[in-house]
Amino acid sequence: MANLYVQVGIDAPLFNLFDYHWNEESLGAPPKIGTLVKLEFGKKLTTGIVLRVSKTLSYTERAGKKSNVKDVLGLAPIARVDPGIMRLGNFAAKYYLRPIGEILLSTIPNEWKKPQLWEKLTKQIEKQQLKLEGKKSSEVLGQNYELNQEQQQVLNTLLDYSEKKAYKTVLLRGVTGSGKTAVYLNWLQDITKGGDAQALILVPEINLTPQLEKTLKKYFLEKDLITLHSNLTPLERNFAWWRLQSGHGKIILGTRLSVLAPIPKLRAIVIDEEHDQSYKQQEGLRYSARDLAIWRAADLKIPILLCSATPSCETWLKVMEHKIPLLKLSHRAKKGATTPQLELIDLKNAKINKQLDKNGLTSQIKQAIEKTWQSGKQSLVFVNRRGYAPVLSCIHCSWKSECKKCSAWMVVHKKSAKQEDRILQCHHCGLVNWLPKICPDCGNQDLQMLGMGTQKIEDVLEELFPKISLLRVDSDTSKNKGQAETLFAKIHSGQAQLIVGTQMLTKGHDFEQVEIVVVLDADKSLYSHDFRAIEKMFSQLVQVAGRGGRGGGSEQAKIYIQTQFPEHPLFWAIATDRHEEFLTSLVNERKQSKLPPYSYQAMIIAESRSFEKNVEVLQQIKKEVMSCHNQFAQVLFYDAVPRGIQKLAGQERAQMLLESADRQALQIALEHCLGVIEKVKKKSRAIKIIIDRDPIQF
DNA sequence: AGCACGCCGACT
DNA sequence: GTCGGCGTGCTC
Repeated sequence: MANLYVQVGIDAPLFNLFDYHWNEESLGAPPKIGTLVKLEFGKKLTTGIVLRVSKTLSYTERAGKKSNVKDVLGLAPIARVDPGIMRLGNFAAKYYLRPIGEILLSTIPNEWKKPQLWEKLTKQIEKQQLKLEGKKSSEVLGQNYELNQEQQQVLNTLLDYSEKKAYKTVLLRGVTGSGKTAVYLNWLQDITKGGDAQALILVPEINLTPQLEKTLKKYFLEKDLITLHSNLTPLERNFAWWRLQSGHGKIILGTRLSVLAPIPKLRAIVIDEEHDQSYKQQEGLRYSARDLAIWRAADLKIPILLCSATPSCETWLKVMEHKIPLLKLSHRAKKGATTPQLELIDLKNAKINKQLDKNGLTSQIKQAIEKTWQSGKQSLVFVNRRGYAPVLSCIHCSWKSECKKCSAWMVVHKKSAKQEDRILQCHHCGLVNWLPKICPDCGNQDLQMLGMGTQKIEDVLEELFPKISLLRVDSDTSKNKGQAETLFAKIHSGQAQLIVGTQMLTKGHDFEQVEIVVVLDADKSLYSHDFRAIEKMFSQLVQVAGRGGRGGGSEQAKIYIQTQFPEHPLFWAIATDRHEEFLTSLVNERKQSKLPPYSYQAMIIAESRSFEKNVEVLQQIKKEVMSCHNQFAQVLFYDAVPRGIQKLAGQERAQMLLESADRQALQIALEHCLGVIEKVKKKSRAIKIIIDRDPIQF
């Protein structure tokens, strides 16, 4: 028999494929593209993916070196990667400039990638499957849930789209509490009823998504649901993955990594909170799950629904250009639920009128909290900073609590109620120090804590309102599994009357008893260097505001924002409920300044011990790429500059932005950059170079 | 990425 | 004298 070779991709940042010999007799099957195989790679046993099949070796052995082509050792007990995922992977590899093997293997759970474990896993999984099948499906599927007229209309339109069985991106803009979820669950129920059609729901990294999961179980049988997120135990993850690749499940609910999951009969995709920045992976493979999902839908010719109360500028531009239809839910679904009214508190006036206390709280806010408590309702105070105080500083010299490893301040944290039990913590690298009693520079004892985090606000409010039961919700109080659940349960039951928290509070929870929402630090986004800061703050404010007035109580729900700039259009938009106009104005500003979505960006990031070296390498990339190809006039190469946080965990970081109105021109420029980067990497491994396409972090 | 090989500093 | 740091090279 003639020799047969396969070229496989490996789960490593290596762009070349590797030749292996395919012994059809011992493997018992002919090679197919997408087959997952057991290999020895270097000294390690690992899983590779067959990407090409040929009768000859593709790589030329170097003279004098003996042939070292190894045999494929076996077939994985996992289904072959289907052609749809293959196309998606190829696109992602090209667009994000990463090796295809790394992309295709990145979604497979680590344990499934270890051939040594295959036997053990298969046994485990069979047991799990029996357990699942044995479960009595006692759940009665209430013929979905009642929809109001507006919801029903949107549903009808969606059904029209899905019946056409064609690609279609649709935006559903629903005000908070308008029942978007009910609409799309009804839609998916229709699409998946009977037959074997499947649907994917992508959600941001909401803590565990318990609420949505609970709701899903009212619409679908448990055996038809597959959930994928980072909080699963290895067994849960391995089982969920196995069910997916073997074609189980009607509804797949997952976070961004699910966009690459094998779903052979995928017929519709929903992206909940489409604007959410957590769809963009910030490390490793830096892809946008939203963008890939849209690509996947287009490729599979299926509808994709984007949901948000505050769509991203990227999506909103498509609506403005009539490229995608806009469906609206403008009313809160619950009877009697009110849209919260905005009360802006002008901090400048408050200061003049001496209504501002030493902690920066105005009398108006304190009165509102008191009044809300007396009426038996809850107040929610939103601060976007965890810890006690953002920085410690010496009054006499200029010492500040800077992290040794990062260019960032270490944050004062309380470890317990005791005054002396405090630490300094870096939120970027995690470094922890005891709080110094005296200034490390001048020895003075007058150290001052500047600014307020959630812990400080908690203390202040506790002192002001000793009778009100208070709860703090931030990532420090909900580190462990289940802790967040407990906290949220306390809010739902009314056990907590005053809640202080970070944006964790803004996501996906219906708090029926919340009457007022207070936002203390909205201003810092108004003078941020991040051009998306306003957009982000807008969506956060709409989200927090949406927490109030859901229950349909008698009083008008209110949102209080303390600000130095009450005249800012952002607040005007929220106060007058002109969300769409505001989005349009944001998009138009982007047009004026030629920013995304009117231009495409990519960031090249260099990390090493030496900042100068980073800049040097970036400038070298720029110089080489620009000199060898003068057609890059359409691509703007900015100069290398320090990254937002220049030093992180001891590594110096520099970045260089590439920008173009022409996506294709940027693509070609980046491919040339990648060539130089690979060359540089070979020379020195002390420097790490990353390409971040469509960056959102600067 | 992971792993081996290889050459210089502080330890039993 | 050795253990172990991480610089460099390679993986079909």
